Amino acid sequence: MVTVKKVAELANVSPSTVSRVINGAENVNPEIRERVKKVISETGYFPNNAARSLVNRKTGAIAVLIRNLHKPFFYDLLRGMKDATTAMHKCVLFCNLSDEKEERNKYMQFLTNGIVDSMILYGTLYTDWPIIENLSSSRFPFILIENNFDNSQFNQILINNFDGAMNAVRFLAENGHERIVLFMGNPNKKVNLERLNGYQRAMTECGFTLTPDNIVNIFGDSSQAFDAAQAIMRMPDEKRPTAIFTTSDKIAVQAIKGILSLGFRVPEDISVMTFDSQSHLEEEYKGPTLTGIKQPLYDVGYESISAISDIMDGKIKPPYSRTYETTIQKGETVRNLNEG
Amino acid sequence: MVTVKKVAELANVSPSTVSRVINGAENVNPEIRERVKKVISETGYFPNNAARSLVNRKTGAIAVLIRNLHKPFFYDLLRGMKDATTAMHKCVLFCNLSDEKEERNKYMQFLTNGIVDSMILYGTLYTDWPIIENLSSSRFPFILIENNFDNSQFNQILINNFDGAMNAVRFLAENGHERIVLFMGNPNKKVNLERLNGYQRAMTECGFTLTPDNIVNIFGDSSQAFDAAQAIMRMPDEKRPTAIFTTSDKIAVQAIKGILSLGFRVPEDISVMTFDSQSHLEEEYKGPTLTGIKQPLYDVGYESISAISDIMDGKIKPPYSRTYETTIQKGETVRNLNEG
DNA sequence: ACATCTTGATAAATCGTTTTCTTAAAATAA
DNA sequence: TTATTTTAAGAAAACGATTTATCAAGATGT
Repeated sequence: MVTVKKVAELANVSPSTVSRVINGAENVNPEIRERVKKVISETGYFPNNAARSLVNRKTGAIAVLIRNLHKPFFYDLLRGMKDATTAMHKCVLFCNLSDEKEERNKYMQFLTNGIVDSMILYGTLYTDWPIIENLSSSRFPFILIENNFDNSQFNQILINNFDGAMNAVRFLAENGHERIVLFMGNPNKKVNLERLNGYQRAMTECGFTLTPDNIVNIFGDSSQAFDAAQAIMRMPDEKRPTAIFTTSDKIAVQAIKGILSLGFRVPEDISVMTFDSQSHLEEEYKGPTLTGIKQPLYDVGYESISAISDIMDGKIKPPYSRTYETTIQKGETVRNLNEG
Repeated sequence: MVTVKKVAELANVSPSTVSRVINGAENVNPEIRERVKKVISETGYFPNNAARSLVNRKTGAIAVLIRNLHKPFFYDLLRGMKDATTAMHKCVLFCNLSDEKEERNKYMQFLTNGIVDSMILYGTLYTDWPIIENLSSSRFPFILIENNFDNSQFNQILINNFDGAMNAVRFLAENGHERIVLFMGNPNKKVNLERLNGYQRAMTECGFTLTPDNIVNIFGDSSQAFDAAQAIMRMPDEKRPTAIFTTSDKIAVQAIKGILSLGFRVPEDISVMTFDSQSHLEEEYKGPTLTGIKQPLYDVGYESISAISDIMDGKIKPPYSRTYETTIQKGETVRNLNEG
């Protein structure tokens, strides 16, 4: 293996000088600098990261931790991160955050002890608290994206789920809908609670009736939405909601399948609006393109890399927090009741 | 920061003893071992990877390098890798292989110098040769999945594209098709050439006519397949092929869109068979579910992690090579001409 | 009772860098 | 010319682990 020592030897200088050349220090004779550079390129020398990281406690690398990294849901997020990575010339390592506690801890310890010097964590759950606590108390720099905690101390990138949900209801209202039910996913995820709150606020703001019946819990498997949607379609016309708002694509897709299975049509017989709007990623879904609230995941991904870089460079001083707004993505699943 | 030195101090032993306890050496008094362990857990000590990697030139981590990691195509591959990772208790880092040469080299140097000690590379192209050459000559352990080289020296996992393509043609033949054209993708990818060869072999084996017209080049954007399919549908009935075999889903989807755009139907008017069969991942595709050749990507992903681990542990001695067979996935795009 | 062999622990060297401390030489000031 | 400052390079000490060589004490054999 070619080391700094060997390079020094070949160039007839001391290791310190080689190091200075590599790190671009000022005080080195141009002639010697060239000689060293030549030897470096001839030998194909590259400094060992372990040694480097050991002495200056920096690697320059960033770890991105995501639970179920393989899911197509992360397409845009990863794409954004990828583009930022090349733009910022950073080394980014993508890691799958395991559900197994033991595994997860080992992974974190591995990464934080000499591999990377900052982290981005997507969608941390309540159960991830020990990890966050650990990072935080050891002053390891990190950014959370859509986390489950309420702590303004942390660097975080958020999505305005509350306003997003409100806008969904308002959009339905503009299209003449008043009887709108919510298909609500896992309440252990903060994002779902925020969407619930937004829904409730908008409903009262619009002056629509809001009873417990308006909220259908889909807390387990998303296939519950199939049955729940069927139940709704079996209601008498005058009582039946004219629109369903769901907290996720998975739920929306199941709901639509339930509706279609009884011979009803979307949006002719009932409208469906979703949060996420990436239905093309749902396997085997052939129904109408979903209308829904779209999260700017590409931007979020890009910004996360950019922000953590800036934090590391001292250009941003923590705590850093940024909230992204959602947009409405028009598909084919919402009927305008005002027209004919 | 709590180091081995501090732990030693607190436990009233030497650093060497602490090291022995951590690495489970035999010759240490049970009483002292417990004392050290207690201090370790109390202080939350974790050995520094950089230091460790420096001295024993091992990190135990594996890097997975994929071009365009974010693409949903890798869903099953990553899922397999993920499951293997937890099963084998390994640290796996997923990396996006940049198209930019500079970027890519930096990345490789970073990873190979103290971060990971083995690698899995998916779908390396001819242009990646310098990377492979480099790894190979420095004896860095790696496995290639579906690479573009013909070198039995390398550890590799392959998919039997040749037989897969043959089986596709045979399947079409069984369903009464004789006039089968191939929509052939980028010839710079070895997999496509293999599929082409399999197609040709099966065609002659079946005794079907095989003229240059039978092979339609879709070398640029897959949207070329749209026009090509239209051209085929405009042919007179007696000359028109009864089936199209495509080397990828992207091409198949575009071809079907072209067919449908002229008012024809699939598979009533023409059959389509694909290689990959993950059409659900194609954005905005609402056509019939594709019939095609399915690659066992989950298994390949799982095996890759397992194999590189075994290689590192000396359980497998290089060069290691394994070829996976494909299966036929029946969808709705192939019509049986023998029936009615 | 003396020599030999185990055990269990330590001291010190090492891994490949960076950086601080020195020092010799060159440049400037008096 | 001599004294002082600046500059460029080398020597040596970290960084945090592991490991080899070393050594003392206790166990065993004669």
